[in-house]
Amino acid sequence: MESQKVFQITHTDSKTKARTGLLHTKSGTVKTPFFMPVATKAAAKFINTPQLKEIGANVIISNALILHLNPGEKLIKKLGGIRKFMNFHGINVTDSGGFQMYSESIYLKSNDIGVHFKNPKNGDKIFMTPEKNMEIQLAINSDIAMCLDSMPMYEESKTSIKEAVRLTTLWAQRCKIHHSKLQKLKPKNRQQLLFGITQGGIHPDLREQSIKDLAKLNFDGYSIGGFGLGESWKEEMKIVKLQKSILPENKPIYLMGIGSPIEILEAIGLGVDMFDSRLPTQNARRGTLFTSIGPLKLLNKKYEHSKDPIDKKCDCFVCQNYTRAYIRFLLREQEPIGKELASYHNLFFLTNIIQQARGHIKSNTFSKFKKDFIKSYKN
RNA sequence: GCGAUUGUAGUUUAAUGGUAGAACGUACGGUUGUGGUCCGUAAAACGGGAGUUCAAUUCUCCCCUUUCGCU
Repeated sequence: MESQKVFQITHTDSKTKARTGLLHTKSGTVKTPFFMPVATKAAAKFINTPQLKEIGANVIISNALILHLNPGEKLIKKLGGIRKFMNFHGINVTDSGGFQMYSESIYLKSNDIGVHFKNPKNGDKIFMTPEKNMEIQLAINSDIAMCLDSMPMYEESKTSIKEAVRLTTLWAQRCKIHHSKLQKLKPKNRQQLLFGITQGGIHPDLREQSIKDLAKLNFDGYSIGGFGLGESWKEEMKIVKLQKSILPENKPIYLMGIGSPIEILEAIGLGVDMFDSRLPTQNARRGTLFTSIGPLKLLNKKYEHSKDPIDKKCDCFVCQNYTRAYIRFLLREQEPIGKELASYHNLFFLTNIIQQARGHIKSNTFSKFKKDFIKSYKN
């Protein structure tokens, strides 16, 4: 009953596992599948909130740990929560910051109780527990919170990945209990949603254990974590398929950190509903642009004189108004407006592909759409 | 004209009587729950000539060159 309210499947493709749905949050409803631009520090780099709206990005994800360090959740709460703080009136998701544990500059050590981090700005040592993390995300007042997880590196031994799975599950239980307690008094339609995160690298047995234990906790949705770290996307899809086969159909599934168009379409075909990644914006700033025939390295000399738009088939504001030569010039000159135009295009491209995918799922032509896309998109 | 001074990748520079390093720029590659403008690889230089020396980018001389001063 309760979970039906959070997520409704509106259509399932006749040939694949792809589905369209509606995800209901306290700030509104969004169509799935969708892609979230990352706005770690309450800002999508080089893209402002009206532009996000124009692009069609209805959901963004920021980072609770990073915001905790600066400016602090107290300030965000005082200023009306993340929604008002950054004036983004779509749906706000927060990541716990578990992912940052793999960053050498910030991680110290972890144990059953929590994680020791240091603030690289001033060296302050911080001890983060699942409970504390839930309080931070609630103070930020995002619409969807993520559990604090322990993310192993791709190259770590199976033993240490197994330990990460154990911690992730332990912390997920504590996140769930504390999160429920914190918002007990709020009416159901004002409550923040909470997603669990699975780990286990590319090991099917660890992934299976991880997802089975998490499923018992009845989260609002489930995230597949720990990918985009070096594994091939075929290894990744095998795990996605496995996790999908275990999870209940009526829960939204979020593949964390994945942003390449083909990977996203493959995952949609397996029934994944949500994505986020720094890839579109980071690549844009560094000169790799999405096009319908594959990534375009705009900084290459051959585009110096090109009067073409980034992508001839793209309807975005940038492609309607600017040449490759101009944007290349701006990027080479480190002009911020170049990063802005490039980021705008990449986010539009990805958002648009997924919007098209939704249409094709509804008309049961997703399979052909995906096949055609992959055929012309050369990596 | 005289005196001093300078000359090393495209640019700014380092070191050295025995394999000339770097930064920026250039070319190409990478990039996936972002600490902004990141990371990697490659191509690329001793102003010209003569002499001393086993060996000269390095020492000596001449020419050219840079900059400064004096007539």
